[in-house]
Amino acid sequence: MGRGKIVIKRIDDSTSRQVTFSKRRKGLIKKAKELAILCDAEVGLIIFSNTDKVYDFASSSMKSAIERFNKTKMEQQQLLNPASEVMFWQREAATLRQELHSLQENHSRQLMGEKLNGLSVNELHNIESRLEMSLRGIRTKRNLIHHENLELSRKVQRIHQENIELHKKAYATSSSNVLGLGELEDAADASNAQVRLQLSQPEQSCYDSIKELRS
Amino acid sequence: MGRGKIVIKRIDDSTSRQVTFSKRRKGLIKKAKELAILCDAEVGLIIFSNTDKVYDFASSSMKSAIERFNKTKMEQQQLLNPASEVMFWQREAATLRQELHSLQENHSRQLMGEKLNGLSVNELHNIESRLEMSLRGIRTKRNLIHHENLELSRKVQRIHQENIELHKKAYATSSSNVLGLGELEDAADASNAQVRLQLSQPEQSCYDSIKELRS
DNA sequence: AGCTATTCATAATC
DNA sequence: TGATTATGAATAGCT
Repeated sequence: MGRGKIVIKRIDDSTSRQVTFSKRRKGLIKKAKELAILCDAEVGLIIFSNTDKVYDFASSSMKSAIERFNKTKMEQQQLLNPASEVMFWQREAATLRQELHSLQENHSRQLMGEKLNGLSVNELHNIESRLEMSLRGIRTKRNLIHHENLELSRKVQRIHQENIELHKKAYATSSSNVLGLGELEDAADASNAQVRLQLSQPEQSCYDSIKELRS
Repeated sequence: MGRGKIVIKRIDDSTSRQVTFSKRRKGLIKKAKELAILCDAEVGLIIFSNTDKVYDFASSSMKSAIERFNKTKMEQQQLLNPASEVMFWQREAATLRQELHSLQENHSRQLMGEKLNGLSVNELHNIESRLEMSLRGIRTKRNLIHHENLELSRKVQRIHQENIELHKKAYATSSSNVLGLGELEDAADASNAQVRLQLSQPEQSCYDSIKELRS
């Protein structure tokens, strides 16, 4: 839509690239707005020029859009591959630990410099303490979850075992139809147990790795 | 651009809203791509339909775009109003504390083998993302402080040097009383310089260590 | 920055 | 849904 057709390829001339950027950016943001209004959609748009300037549009707020995006993507990932979740947490824990470590290391060195920028550094210090506390809470929480999961797995395994024995008994004594129904229900529980057990397997190792990181 | 003009207003009919959404979403993403390529820009686009489906486009990666956005916005905020930054962190800390509190509250309830639900894991993830972002922000801030401090130190050192030379000159030419006063004032500055230089010493290493960690 | 000649996106319709 | 087409919008090339 212009005096002539163009091919979509980086514009070499920096001036006309700049001009095109201005025009098209405006157009894009307008269209984003329209989509949000017309279709009742949440839209978030971030644009960086090649000169590092930012432009953005968000129908509600960028914070909201980004958080919703992360949440959704995470759920998708979990559904796609349950095992990858464990790896994700492992990476997460490692990253956080490293960051904490560097923060803690820097603390002592900062004590001197603190006086110079008293307020903001103090503030930072407070915030860091809080962050550490939060992280501790989160890790505790995670451990609890893993424990619970393990507990659950064991319980289910037990039920499964009991079920098998019941099964044997039932067949041995030539079971009635009523017993047969019970057996079916238990079988369904057992299959759930399998799923949970599979999930709990790697979590154990994750938990161990976290424990290691703590020491 | 169509058979008739339209007003930009939520489309009431859900079917045509859906149709329009499909068409315009496609168009918007196409334009976003074109802008990125033509103008060598980094573009991130997130779209949620009113039925909660996500669509997105990112010229590099959404992670990159979001991180760059957060970083830039934070810097802008800092430049705009240094005082508001403290409030930002205070709010952040308050939020984190509150979240920690609710986590801890949930602990006791969850101890009795309440089932592990996906929501709590998501919650954890969100909080951890936030923590990571906060930590990154803190490091950025700290770097800035260190930079400023270094700059200050150099400046003071320079002044100190100038002062010494002035001093020499003054004595060499058998200075008047007026020059002597100036010398005293400069001497006071010089002592300040000493203090600042001492403070800056550990900060240098701190900054270096952060740089190291980043690579 | 403006101004058109064009191309493009899309609303209406099937 | 998917394809078609008339129409309004966006914009490339100039000034």
